Amino acid sequence: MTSISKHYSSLLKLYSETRYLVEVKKLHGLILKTLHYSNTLLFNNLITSYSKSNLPSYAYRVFLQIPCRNLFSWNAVLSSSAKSGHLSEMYNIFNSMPERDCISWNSVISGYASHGFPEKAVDTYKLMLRDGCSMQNRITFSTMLIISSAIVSFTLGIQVHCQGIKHGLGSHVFVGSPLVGMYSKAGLAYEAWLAFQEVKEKNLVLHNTMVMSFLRCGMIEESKRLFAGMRERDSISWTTMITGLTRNGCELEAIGLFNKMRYAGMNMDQYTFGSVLTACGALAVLDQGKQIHAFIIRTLFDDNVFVGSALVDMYSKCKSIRLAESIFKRMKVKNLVTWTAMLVGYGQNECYEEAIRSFLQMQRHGIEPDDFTIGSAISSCANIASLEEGAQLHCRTIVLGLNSFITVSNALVTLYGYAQIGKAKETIELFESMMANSVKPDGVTFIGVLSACSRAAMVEEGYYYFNSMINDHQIVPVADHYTCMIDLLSRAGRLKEAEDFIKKMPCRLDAIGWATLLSSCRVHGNIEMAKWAAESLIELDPQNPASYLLLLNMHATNKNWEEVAQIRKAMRDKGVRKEPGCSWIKYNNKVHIFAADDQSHPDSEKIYAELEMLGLKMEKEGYRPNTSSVLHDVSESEKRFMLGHHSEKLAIAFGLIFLPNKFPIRVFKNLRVCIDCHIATKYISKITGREILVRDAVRFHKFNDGLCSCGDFW
DNA sequence: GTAGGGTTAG
Repeated sequence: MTSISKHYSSLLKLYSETRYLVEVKKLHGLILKTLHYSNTLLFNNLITSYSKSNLPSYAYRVFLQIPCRNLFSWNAVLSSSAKSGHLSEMYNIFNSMPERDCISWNSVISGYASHGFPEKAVDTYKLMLRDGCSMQNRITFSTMLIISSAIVSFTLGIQVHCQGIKHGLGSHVFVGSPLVGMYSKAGLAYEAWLAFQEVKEKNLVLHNTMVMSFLRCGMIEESKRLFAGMRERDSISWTTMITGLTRNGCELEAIGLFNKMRYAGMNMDQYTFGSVLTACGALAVLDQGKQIHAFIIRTLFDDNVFVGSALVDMYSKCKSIRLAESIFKRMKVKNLVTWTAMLVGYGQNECYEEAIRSFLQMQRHGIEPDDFTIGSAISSCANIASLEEGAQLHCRTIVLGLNSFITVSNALVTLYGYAQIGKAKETIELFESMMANSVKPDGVTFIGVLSACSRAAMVEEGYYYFNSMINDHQIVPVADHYTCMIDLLSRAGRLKEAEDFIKKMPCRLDAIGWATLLSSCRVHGNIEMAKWAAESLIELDPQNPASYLLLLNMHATNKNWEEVAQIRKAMRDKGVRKEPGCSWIKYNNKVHIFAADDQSHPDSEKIYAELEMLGLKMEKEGYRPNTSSVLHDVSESEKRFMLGHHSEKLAIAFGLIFLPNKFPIRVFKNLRVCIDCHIATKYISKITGREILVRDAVRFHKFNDGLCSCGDFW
């Protein structure tokens, strides 16, 4: 009899470890038949087996079948409910126990802690101190120290450490390791080091903890030295180095270590792969990433949700959004991070509609967003000026209680700042309500606020917020803020002030800033300053055709054909080529691309007919072609003909024909929209009553009822 | 036999 039960015990252990569920159940049946309810040990083993196999209800049923329960039986079923997160069941079992030992208490504490109730874990610990102080052991201390660092409570951490010292376990590794971790998570590298040295019998785990702690605190050299001097290293030691180096911006070294591991044939897991893929993404090294991906497929780890998410992220950052998408679609298990990686990836690759769509899909799959995810989704709305969808997400953030996170606030300020000229007031209100709710603004917040001021020509307010950012919030302005200020001043026609501002700036104005100034020089007809801006722009970025074209455009407007010819020559000499202009529109999951005068589209005839008809209606409304943006010295009628078939007009006409009435028409263009197309689109939006959005290389224009959100400035 | 220390992603 004893030998049979020993045999059964070891079989149970084996089956549950190899997740051989069917066999566990068969044994269960056999035990019930043959052993006549007499062997408590075997029943206890069964509980553990079911618990390990993630079947807490089976474990509980076995517990009920035991005629003669002992403390082990209770502890086994208690731990089963604690591990599986059935916390009220756990609580009931714990309360019904005839006696409790240290293991019982520890189970409940870790049950609460690992299922999102650290406060309850702490309460239980306090009860444990009162009811059975002598019971605490090294596992209690280690669990409690981990909780202390998770809820960032030093008071608790130190109390627990003192208790550990009282029990003669103050310098035990089980206490020392989490203590080191706790200090380093709080950024206290020296205290972590002291706790490390305090431990007499140091082991591998403690060393790994210390290496990680150095890396967490940015002490790269120290971590390398400790790692190099370690007597033994396991795959966690190596992975720790890879993770930490990547976090500290030493991605190349991290990839180097990974390759060493690989050639040494070491064990690797999801942590290793996840970290090294992050490194590849940060460096945008697609080839390296693909090689590692191929290797991961051979290890069968590509099924893992962590690794899959890291792959999606890596491919997105390498600008291979379709590869990222195919990984994402094939993943069987997706969590919040997976979805977010995909959503952010779409945004990084300028697929804003897809980003928004995947956000909605994610919610339909029952996954609740956090501040990071919903912030990214709102940014995507901002990027295509989709104010309505953005505003709906704004409501969601309020319902979910996420609206006070800085990620969300910034996205909202951007949304209302960029979306529409009339929304400046809302942006400022939003900003002020952030202040009232003591949400701390950062540099990004002010970019949104300053853009809003600039769009609404609120120059004084812009000055006020710029100064307040520096003086009240101690934020050092960067190039983007200066660009906003230049935008603000030059839009309002205060070119002299803009010039003074540029001369007083501590850093150089960036290319976007110069381009902004150049644009407003064009609008306000200040050719002298335009030259200054254009020359600075060309100096900054001699190969960018945009700078030449802006100046060329201006001279063409003033009919300085000689200057135009000179600029063209300069471009030829320097090998700068104008990127051919094209516009595209998405319809039925397909992208329809148009070039100027393009007749290659299958529906070309319909499109040209539509334009013809629109042209007649527009002229009736008062539209006259603005030929100033034709940069060639040709006859007026030729100019008119060239203008009429610009790529954005073709794309808009396509949208008018094919997109359902209630949908806004979203057109994208690789270059800037020309003046004539801008005027024409305003008329089209008025005649057709459609909302038309044109996202050009620099900003977007939202046309509605004859007006454009850019306020005719771009 | 039951609780159990170290490394992950957006």
